[in-house]
Amino acid sequence: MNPSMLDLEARAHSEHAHELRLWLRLLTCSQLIEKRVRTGLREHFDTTLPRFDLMAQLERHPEGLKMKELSHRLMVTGGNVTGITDQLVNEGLVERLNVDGDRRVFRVRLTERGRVSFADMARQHEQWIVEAFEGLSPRDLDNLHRLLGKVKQHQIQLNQNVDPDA
Amino acid sequence: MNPSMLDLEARAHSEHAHELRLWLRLLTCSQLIEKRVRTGLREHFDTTLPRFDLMAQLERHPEGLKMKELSHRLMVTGGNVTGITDQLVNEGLVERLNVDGDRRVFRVRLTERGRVSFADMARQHEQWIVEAFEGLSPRDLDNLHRLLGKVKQHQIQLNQNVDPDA
DNA sequence: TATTGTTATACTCTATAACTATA
DNA sequence: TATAGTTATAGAGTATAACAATA
Repeated sequence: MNPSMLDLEARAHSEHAHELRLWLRLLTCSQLIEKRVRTGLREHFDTTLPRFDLMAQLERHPEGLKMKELSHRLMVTGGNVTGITDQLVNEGLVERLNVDGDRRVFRVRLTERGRVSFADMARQHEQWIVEAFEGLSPRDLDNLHRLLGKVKQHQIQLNQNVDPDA
Repeated sequence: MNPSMLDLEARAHSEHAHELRLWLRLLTCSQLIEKRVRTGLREHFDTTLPRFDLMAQLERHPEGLKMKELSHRLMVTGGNVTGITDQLVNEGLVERLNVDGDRRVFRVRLTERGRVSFADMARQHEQWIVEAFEGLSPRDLDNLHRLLGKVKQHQIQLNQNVDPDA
Protein backbone atom coordinates (compact mmCIF):
# COMPACT_ATOMS: atom_id res chain seq x y z
CA MET A 1 0.00 0.00 0.00
CA ASN A 2 1.14 3.48 -0.74
CA PRO A 3 1.07 6.65 1.38
CA SER A 4 0.11 8.68 -1.70
CA MET A 5 -3.44 7.66 -0.86
CA LEU A 6 -3.18 10.52 1.59
CA ASP A 7 -4.07 12.56 -1.42
CA LEU A 8 -7.61 11.24 -1.23
CA GLU A 9 -7.94 14.10 1.19
CA ALA A 10 -7.31 16.38 -1.73
CA ARG A 11 -11.00 15.98 -2.44
CA ALA A 12 -11.67 18.52 0.27
CA HIS A 13 -12.25 22.06 -0.89
CA SER A 14 -14.79 24.86 -0.65
CA GLU A 15 -16.35 26.36 2.44
CA HIS A 16 -17.25 23.13 4.20
CA ALA A 17 -13.69 21.92 4.05
CA HIS A 18 -13.76 20.83 7.68
CA GLU A 19 -16.51 18.32 7.20
CA LEU A 20 -15.09 17.07 3.92
CA ARG A 21 -11.63 16.60 5.33
CA LEU A 22 -13.03 14.80 8.33
CA TRP A 23 -15.02 12.47 6.10
CA LEU A 24 -12.06 11.70 3.88
CA ARG A 25 -9.87 11.02 6.88
CA LEU A 26 -12.51 8.79 8.42
CA LEU A 27 -12.86 6.93 5.13
CA THR A 28 -9.11 6.61 4.76
CA CYS A 29 -8.69 5.16 8.27
CA SER A 30 -11.51 2.76 7.72
CA GLN A 31 -10.19 1.65 4.34
CA LEU A 32 -6.63 1.18 5.57
CA ILE A 33 -7.67 -0.98 8.51
CA GLU A 34 -10.30 -2.82 6.52
CA LYS A 35 -7.82 -3.63 3.79
CA ARG A 36 -5.48 -5.23 6.30
CA VAL A 37 -8.31 -7.23 7.81
CA ARG A 38 -9.60 -8.41 4.42
CA THR A 39 -6.15 -9.42 3.27
CA GLY A 40 -5.48 -11.22 6.53
CA LEU A 41 -8.77 -13.09 6.44
CA ARG A 42 -8.11 -14.15 2.86
CA GLU A 43 -4.49 -15.18 3.34
CA HIS A 44 -4.78 -16.80 6.77
CA PHE A 45 -8.29 -18.23 6.72
CA ASP A 46 -9.36 -18.23 3.08
CA THR A 47 -12.47 -16.25 3.95
CA THR A 48 -13.94 -12.80 3.45
CA LEU A 49 -15.06 -9.92 5.64
CA PRO A 50 -18.79 -10.38 4.97
CA ARG A 51 -18.50 -14.05 5.94
CA PHE A 52 -16.56 -13.11 9.07
CA ASP A 53 -19.13 -10.43 9.93
CA LEU A 54 -22.00 -12.85 9.56
CA MET A 55 -20.30 -15.37 11.82
CA ALA A 56 -19.49 -12.60 14.32
CA GLN A 57 -23.18 -11.73 14.49
CA LEU A 58 -24.04 -15.35 15.16
CA GLU A 59 -21.37 -15.63 17.83
CA ARG A 60 -22.98 -12.69 19.62
CA HIS A 61 -26.35 -14.44 19.38
CA PRO A 62 -25.85 -18.10 20.26
CA GLU A 63 -29.59 -18.76 19.96
CA GLY A 64 -29.36 -17.86 16.30
CA LEU A 65 -30.70 -15.08 14.12
CA LYS A 66 -33.38 -15.00 11.46
CA MET A 67 -32.37 -14.18 7.90
CA LYS A 68 -34.13 -10.86 8.07
CA GLU A 69 -32.33 -9.96 11.30
CA LEU A 70 -29.02 -10.84 9.69
CA SER A 71 -29.89 -8.79 6.65
CA HIS A 72 -30.71 -5.85 8.90
CA ARG A 73 -27.63 -6.14 11.07
CA LEU A 74 -25.24 -6.64 8.17
CA MET A 75 -26.89 -3.82 6.24
CA VAL A 76 -27.24 -5.84 3.04
CA THR A 77 -30.29 -7.08 1.15
CA GLY A 78 -31.80 -10.50 1.77
CA GLY A 79 -30.55 -12.23 -1.34
CA ASN A 80 -26.96 -11.63 -0.33
CA VAL A 81 -27.48 -13.10 3.12
CA THR A 82 -28.94 -16.20 1.49
CA GLY A 83 -25.81 -16.54 -0.64
CA ILE A 84 -23.32 -16.14 2.17
CA THR A 85 -25.33 -18.37 4.48
CA ASP A 86 -25.45 -21.06 1.79
CA GLN A 87 -21.66 -21.02 1.56
CA LEU A 88 -21.24 -21.33 5.30
CA VAL A 89 -23.83 -24.11 5.53
CA ASN A 90 -22.04 -26.03 2.78
CA GLU A 91 -18.83 -25.74 4.79
CA GLY A 92 -20.56 -26.92 7.95
CA LEU A 93 -19.90 -23.68 9.82
CA VAL A 94 -23.53 -22.59 10.34
CA GLU A 95 -26.90 -24.35 10.26
CA ARG A 96 -30.50 -23.41 9.60
CA LEU A 97 -32.99 -24.41 12.32
CA ASN A 98 -36.74 -24.45 12.01
CA VAL A 99 -38.75 -22.17 14.25
CA ASP A 100 -41.96 -23.34 15.91
CA GLY A 101 -45.02 -21.32 15.01
CA ASP A 102 -43.86 -19.83 11.73
CA ARG A 103 -42.73 -22.17 9.02
CA ARG A 104 -41.53 -19.36 6.80
CA VAL A 105 -38.78 -18.52 9.25
CA PHE A 106 -35.73 -20.22 10.68
CA ARG A 107 -32.83 -19.34 12.85
CA VAL A 108 -29.28 -19.41 11.55
CA ARG A 109 -26.80 -20.57 14.16
CA LEU A 110 -23.10 -21.40 14.39
CA THR A 111 -22.31 -25.10 14.47
CA GLU A 112 -19.73 -26.37 16.94
CA ARG A 113 -17.23 -26.40 14.10
CA GLY A 114 -18.27 -22.87 13.24
CA ARG A 115 -17.67 -21.72 16.81
CA VAL A 116 -14.20 -23.23 16.83
CA SER A 117 -13.41 -21.78 13.44
CA PHE A 118 -14.66 -18.35 14.41
CA ALA A 119 -12.77 -18.34 17.70
CA ASP A 120 -9.60 -18.98 15.75
CA MET A 121 -10.26 -16.14 13.34
CA ALA A 122 -11.44 -13.78 16.07
CA ARG A 123 -8.21 -14.22 17.99
CA GLN A 124 -6.14 -13.21 14.99
CA HIS A 125 -8.59 -10.48 14.05
CA GLU A 126 -8.25 -9.01 17.52
CA GLN A 127 -4.49 -8.78 17.10
CA TRP A 128 -4.85 -6.88 13.84
CA ILE A 129 -7.25 -4.44 15.47
CA VAL A 130 -5.14 -3.92 18.58
CA GLU A 131 -2.19 -3.27 16.30
CA ALA A 132 -4.22 -0.78 14.29
CA PHE A 133 -5.00 1.32 17.35
CA GLU A 134 -1.81 0.92 19.36
CA GLY A 135 -0.85 4.46 18.43
CA LEU A 136 -3.61 5.80 20.69
CA SER A 137 -3.56 6.28 24.42
CA PRO A 138 -6.43 4.78 26.47
CA ARG A 139 -7.83 8.26 26.78
CA ASP A 140 -7.64 8.78 23.01
CA LEU A 141 -9.41 5.47 22.47
CA ASP A 142 -12.18 6.54 24.77
CA ASN A 143 -12.60 9.97 23.23
CA LEU A 144 -12.63 8.57 19.74
CA HIS A 145 -15.22 6.00 20.72
CA ARG A 146 -17.39 8.68 22.26
CA LEU A 147 -17.17 11.05 19.29
CA LEU A 148 -17.90 8.30 16.81
CA GLY A 149 -20.89 7.42 18.97
CA LYS A 150 -22.29 10.86 18.23
CA VAL A 151 -21.63 10.42 14.54
CA LYS A 152 -23.31 7.04 14.52
CA GLN A 153 -26.37 8.23 16.40
CA HIS A 154 -26.79 11.01 13.90
CA GLN A 155 -26.59 8.63 10.94
CA ILE A 156 -29.24 6.49 12.58
CA GLN A 157 -31.48 9.52 12.95
CA LEU A 158 -30.93 10.31 9.29
CA ASN A 159 -31.64 6.75 8.31
CA GLN A 160 -34.12 5.23 10.71
CA ASN A 161 -34.08 1.68 9.39
CA VAL A 162 -30.58 0.97 10.61
CA ASP A 163 -29.56 -1.30 13.45
CA PRO A 164 -28.36 0.65 16.51
CA ASP A 165 -26.05 -2.19 17.65
CA ALA A 166 -22.28 -2.30 17.43
CA MET B 1 -6.82 -27.76 28.81
CA ASN B 2 -5.77 -25.97 31.95
CA PRO B 3 -8.41 -23.61 33.39
CA SER B 4 -5.82 -20.92 34.01
CA MET B 5 -5.24 -20.76 30.30
CA LEU B 6 -8.88 -20.04 29.69
CA ASP B 7 -8.64 -17.29 32.26
CA LEU B 8 -5.69 -15.75 30.49
CA GLU B 9 -7.52 -15.85 27.22
CA ALA B 10 -10.63 -14.38 28.74
CA ARG B 11 -8.61 -11.63 30.33
CA ALA B 12 -6.77 -10.86 27.15
CA HIS B 13 -10.02 -10.69 25.30
CA SER B 14 -11.63 -8.31 27.76
CA GLU B 15 -8.51 -6.16 27.79
CA HIS B 16 -8.85 -5.57 24.08
CA ALA B 17 -12.59 -5.09 24.06
CA HIS B 18 -12.07 -1.34 23.83
CA GLU B 19 -10.16 -1.59 20.59
CA LEU B 20 -12.64 -4.01 19.09
CA ARG B 21 -15.61 -1.87 20.00
CA LEU B 22 -13.88 1.18 18.61
CA TRP B 23 -13.15 -0.59 15.35
CA LEU B 24 -16.74 -1.79 14.96
CA ARG B 25 -18.02 1.69 15.61
CA LEU B 26 -15.55 3.26 13.20
CA LEU B 27 -16.48 0.74 10.54
CA THR B 28 -20.18 1.26 11.13
CA CYS B 29 -19.91 5.04 10.82
CA SER B 30 -17.87 4.75 7.68
CA GLN B 31 -20.25 2.25 6.12
CA LEU B 32 -23.35 4.26 6.97
CA ILE B 33 -22.00 7.44 5.45
CA GLU B 34 -20.44 5.66 2.49
CA LYS B 35 -23.71 3.90 1.75
CA ARG B 36 -25.54 7.20 1.58
CA VAL B 37 -22.89 8.63 -0.71
CA ARG B 38 -22.88 5.61 -3.02
CA THR B 39 -26.67 5.56 -3.20
CA GLY B 40 -26.79 9.28 -3.86
CA LEU B 41 -24.16 9.11 -6.60
CA ARG B 42 -26.04 6.26 -8.25
CA GLU B 43 -29.52 7.77 -7.98
CA HIS B 44 -28.69 11.39 -8.71
CA PHE B 45 -25.78 11.06 -11.12
CA ASP B 46 -25.82 7.45 -12.30
CA THR B 47 -22.21 7.02 -11.23
CA THR B 48 -20.14 5.23 -8.60
CA LEU B 49 -17.76 6.15 -5.80
CA PRO B 50 -14.62 4.88 -7.59
CA ARG B 51 -15.54 6.94 -10.64
CA PHE B 52 -16.17 9.96 -8.43
CA ASP B 53 -12.85 9.44 -6.66
CA LEU B 54 -10.96 9.20 -9.94
CA MET B 55 -12.52 12.42 -11.18
CA ALA B 56 -11.76 14.07 -7.85
CA GLN B 57 -8.11 13.21 -8.26
CA LEU B 58 -8.11 14.71 -11.74
CA GLU B 59 -9.87 17.83 -10.54
CA ARG B 60 -7.10 18.25 -8.01
CA HIS B 61 -4.50 17.87 -10.77
CA PRO B 62 -5.66 19.91 -13.77
CA GLU B 63 -2.50 19.03 -15.69
CA GLY B 64 -3.53 15.38 -15.59
CA LEU B 65 -2.19 12.24 -13.95
CA LYS B 66 -0.51 9.17 -15.40
CA MET B 67 -2.29 5.86 -15.09
CA LYS B 68 0.27 4.61 -12.63
CA GLU B 69 -0.15 7.71 -10.48
CA LEU B 70 -3.89 7.22 -10.47
CA SER B 71 -3.43 3.59 -9.56
CA HIS B 72 -1.28 4.53 -6.57
CA ARG B 73 -3.48 7.35 -5.38
CA LEU B 74 -6.66 5.33 -5.63
CA MET B 75 -4.96 2.30 -4.12
CA VAL B 76 -6.15 -0.11 -6.78
CA THR B 77 -4.28 -2.10 -9.39
CA GLY B 78 -3.65 -0.82 -12.87
CA GLY B 79 -6.19 -2.89 -14.73
CA ASN B 80 -8.99 -1.38 -12.71
CA VAL B 81 -7.89 2.15 -13.49
CA THR B 82 -7.88 1.28 -17.18
CA GLY B 83 -11.47 0.05 -16.89
CA ILE B 84 -12.80 3.07 -15.04
CA THR B 85 -10.88 5.45 -17.26
CA ASP B 86 -12.29 3.75 -20.36
CA GLN B 87 -15.81 4.32 -19.07
CA LEU B 88 -15.16 8.00 -18.40
CA VAL B 89 -13.46 8.48 -21.77
CA ASN B 90 -16.44 6.90 -23.54
CA GLU B 91 -18.71 9.35 -21.75
CA GLY B 92 -16.51 12.27 -22.71
CA LEU B 93 -15.68 13.15 -19.10
CA VAL B 94 -11.93 12.54 -19.23
CA GLU B 95 -9.33 12.28 -21.99
CA ARG B 96 -5.98 10.60 -22.54
CA LEU B 97 -3.17 12.90 -23.69
CA ASN B 98 0.16 11.82 -25.12
CA VAL B 99 3.31 12.79 -23.26
CA ASP B 100 6.37 13.99 -25.13
CA GLY B 101 9.44 11.88 -24.61
CA ASP B 102 7.82 8.62 -23.53
CA ARG B 103 5.29 7.04 -25.84
CA ARG B 104 4.33 4.40 -23.29
CA VAL B 105 2.81 7.04 -21.02
CA PHE B 106 -0.01 9.53 -21.19
CA ARG B 107 -1.78 11.90 -18.89
CA VAL B 108 -5.44 11.48 -18.01
CA ARG B 109 -7.25 14.77 -17.65
CA LEU B 110 -10.79 16.00 -17.10
CA THR B 111 -12.48 17.39 -20.18
CA GLU B 112 -14.44 20.60 -19.89
CA ARG B 113 -17.57 18.54 -19.72
CA GLY B 114 -15.94 16.43 -17.02
CA ARG B 115 -15.14 19.51 -14.97
CA VAL B 116 -18.71 20.73 -15.19
CA SER B 117 -20.07 17.30 -14.35
CA PHE B 118 -17.73 16.88 -11.40
CA ALA B 119 -18.51 20.32 -10.00
CA ASP B 120 -22.16 19.38 -10.01
CA MET B 121 -21.54 16.12 -8.19
CA ALA B 122 -19.10 17.64 -5.73
CA ARG B 123 -21.66 20.24 -4.71
CA GLN B 124 -24.23 17.59 -3.87
CA HIS B 125 -21.61 15.36 -2.29
CA GLU B 126 -20.64 18.16 0.02
CA GLN B 127 -24.23 18.50 1.20
CA TRP B 128 -24.41 14.82 2.07
CA ILE B 129 -21.22 15.06 4.08
CA VAL B 130 -22.21 18.22 5.91
CA GLU B 131 -25.48 16.52 6.78
CA ALA B 132 -23.64 13.46 8.04
CA PHE B 133 -21.64 15.46 10.56
CA GLU B 134 -24.15 18.12 11.55
CA GLY B 135 -24.59 16.35 14.88
CA LEU B 136 -21.09 17.43 15.94
CA SER B 137 -20.00 20.76 17.34
CA PRO B 138 -17.06 22.53 15.68
CA ARG B 139 -14.93 21.44 18.58
CA ASP B 140 -16.05 17.82 18.18
CA LEU B 141 -15.23 18.00 14.49
CA ASP B 142 -11.77 19.21 15.28
CA ASN B 143 -11.09 16.62 17.97
CA LEU B 144 -12.32 13.81 15.79
CA HIS B 145 -10.16 15.00 12.93
CA ARG B 146 -7.13 15.15 15.19
CA LEU B 147 -7.68 11.70 16.71
CA LEU B 148 -8.25 10.11 13.32
CA GLY B 149 -5.05 11.77 12.20
CA LYS B 150 -3.19 9.74 14.80
CA VAL B 151 -4.92 6.59 13.64
CA LYS B 152 -4.06 7.28 10.03
CA GLN B 153 -0.42 8.01 10.73
CA HIS B 154 -0.14 4.75 12.60
CA GLN B 155 -1.65 2.76 9.72
CA ILE B 156 0.85 4.35 7.37
CA GLN B 157 3.70 3.36 9.63
CA LEU B 158 2.38 -0.19 9.77
CA ASN B 159 2.05 -0.34 6.01
CA GLN B 160 5.51 1.01 5.41
CA ASN B 161 6.92 -1.71 7.62
CA VAL B 162 5.07 -4.36 5.68
CA ASP B 163 5.31 -2.92 2.20
CA PRO B 164 8.52 -0.95 1.52
CA ASP B 165 7.37 -0.19 -2.06
CA ALA B 166 6.46 3.52 -2.05
C1' DT C 1 -52.76 -9.17 1.30
C1' DA C 2 -48.41 -8.99 3.68
C1' DT C 3 -44.20 -11.15 5.05
C1' DT C 4 -40.12 -14.38 4.88
C1' DG C 5 -36.85 -16.09 2.37
C1' DT C 6 -35.06 -17.79 -2.28
C1' DT C 7 -33.81 -17.46 -7.03
C1' DA C 8 -32.30 -15.18 -11.15
C1' DT C 9 -29.98 -11.55 -13.22
C1' DA C 10 -26.88 -8.03 -14.17
C1' DC C 11 -23.47 -4.87 -12.92
C1' DT C 12 -19.37 -2.96 -10.48
C1' DC C 13 -15.18 -3.49 -8.36
C1' DT C 14 -11.27 -6.19 -7.45
C1' DA C 15 -6.69 -8.87 -7.90
C1' DT C 16 -3.85 -11.55 -10.72
C1' DA C 17 -1.27 -12.54 -14.56
C1' DA C 18 -0.24 -12.69 -19.35
C1' DC C 19 0.42 -9.55 -22.97
C1' DT C 20 2.00 -5.35 -26.08
C1' DA C 21 4.70 -1.45 -26.84
C1' DT C 22 7.91 1.15 -25.66
C1' DA C 23 12.26 2.49 -22.97
C1' DT D 1 15.74 -6.18 -19.06
C1' DA D 2 12.57 -3.04 -17.08
C1' DT D 3 8.50 -0.16 -17.24
C1' DA D 4 3.66 1.69 -18.63
C1' DG D 5 -0.42 0.37 -19.70
C1' DT D 6 -3.89 -3.08 -21.56
C1' DT D 7 -6.41 -7.27 -21.82
C1' DA D 8 -8.41 -11.47 -20.04
C1' DT D 9 -10.13 -13.94 -16.39
C1' DA D 10 -12.31 -15.18 -12.26
C1' DG D 11 -14.42 -14.16 -7.99
C1' DA D 12 -16.89 -11.44 -4.59
C1' DG D 13 -20.41 -8.21 -3.32
C1' DT D 14 -24.27 -5.68 -4.39
C1' DA D 15 -29.18 -4.22 -5.75
C1' DT D 16 -33.28 -5.36 -7.96
C1' DA D 17 -37.17 -7.85 -8.98
C1' DA D 18 -39.81 -11.90 -9.69
C1' DC D 19 -41.10 -15.89 -7.18
C1' DA D 20 -42.85 -19.59 -3.61
C1' DA D 21 -44.43 -20.64 0.78
C1' DT D 22 -46.63 -19.24 4.69
C1' DA D 23 -49.02 -16.03 7.72
